[in-house]
Amino acid sequence: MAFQSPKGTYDILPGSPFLAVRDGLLAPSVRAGYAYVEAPVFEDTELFSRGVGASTDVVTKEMFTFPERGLTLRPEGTAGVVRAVVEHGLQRGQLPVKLRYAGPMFRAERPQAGRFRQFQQVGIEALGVTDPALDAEVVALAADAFTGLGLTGVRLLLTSLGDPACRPAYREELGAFLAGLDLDDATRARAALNPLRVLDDKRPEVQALLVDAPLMVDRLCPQCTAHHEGVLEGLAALGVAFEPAPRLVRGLDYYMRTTFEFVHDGLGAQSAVGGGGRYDGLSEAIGGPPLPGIGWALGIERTVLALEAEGVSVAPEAGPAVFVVPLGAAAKAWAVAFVGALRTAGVATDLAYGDRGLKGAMKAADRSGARWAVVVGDRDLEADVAQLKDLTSGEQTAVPLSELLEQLL
RNA sequence: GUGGGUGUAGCUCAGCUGGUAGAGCACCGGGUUGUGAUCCCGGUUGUCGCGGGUUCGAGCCCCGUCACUCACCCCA
Repeated sequence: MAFQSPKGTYDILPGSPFLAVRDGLLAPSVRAGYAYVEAPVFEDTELFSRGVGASTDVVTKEMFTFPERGLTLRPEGTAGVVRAVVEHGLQRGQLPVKLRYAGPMFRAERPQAGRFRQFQQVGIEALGVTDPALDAEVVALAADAFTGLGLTGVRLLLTSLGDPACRPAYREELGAFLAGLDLDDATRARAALNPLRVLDDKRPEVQALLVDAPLMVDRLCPQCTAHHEGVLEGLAALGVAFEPAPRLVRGLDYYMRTTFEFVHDGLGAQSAVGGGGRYDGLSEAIGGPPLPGIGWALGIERTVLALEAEGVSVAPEAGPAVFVVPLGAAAKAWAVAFVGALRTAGVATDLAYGDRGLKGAMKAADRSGARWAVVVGDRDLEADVAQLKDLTSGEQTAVPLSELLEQLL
């Protein structure tokens, strides 16, 4: 074969659960009033370096950038949505602004199980208010997204990352603590860049050194504490279970206060199926007005992996309800017109194309999943009837052509 | 960017100490001059990833290369 899809990309082919999973993940948010938006797939590079954080891995080594144009394929969805909100002044209307989106994201990473260079996410954002009850709603909608698809093994990790009032002091305290540890050079460099990120190091020997590390949740300012407690109350009211995750750190710099991640243990090394949090400073970081916000993004590919791991099947796309099998030239001409009429009337219909034998055509009818087969030969047309066969029971009756359409509605 | 694994039919794979390719599924046709999902019979599909080397002979051994894959890192 001459070409193949580029590294880290894949084709969605017939039979894929992609559409059902994408729409299923967003269904609870639709019911909660989150309106659909779609921002461009590429934006000014600076939107991401300023929004996501210039020191993050996502920005420093994973972006697909067109330097000569100053544009970058979006590595995540939030920055673009917030940019669109600010650009169009949506925050001047009724608050909160509740939005949902879906689409491809791009990161130039080495592919791996559940990790692609072009991957698909769905997401929601709620902007304009800091009410902790809204945080709880947002988190609950992600939890519902997974359970609504039939998943039972998704765990919610949740914490508070503090805010500009309390995080700088904590960050300094943690930095001082880390400076007293015997760490390798790479980890030390990370500590200098963002000490918080050292906390979720996977290596057991590093975790052992961190048992006595100070935790953000113990250093929250009164406002952050009150907000966090409000979120926990809201989650309790909504019946959403979670695991406190005081060491949870996310790779995007804009998160503050409520921060969470959804993980699944059946995916291989990449266990996160979704994540999000509050990003009250993001709008200002990209030159907008003060505009608090909270949101999440869920990975479609990883959700599919989770469904496979749990053995949960997703309903495939519906096929035709009626399959028409013509025998002979006159019948073929009649069938083409009849299929058109059925479709116009709103009935999903397909036709045996290609002049194959009756046996092959019936096989095609069976595979289409249609409930009804309409078999018409020239001798039926002479009698003004068609054979209507119930493919479930196998029963077949001759129906006058004048009554056929009505019977199939 | 760094490591490990794997490349044989559309898919999943077998192929003995080197002797010039196979199964299942899928697909197509027939068994039934007008009836599917079962059953029976038959058939199509391969530069054995690519290049070089060793050998009388390479799918198998050696070298290189590319691709895929898993993991580190990071994240959805």
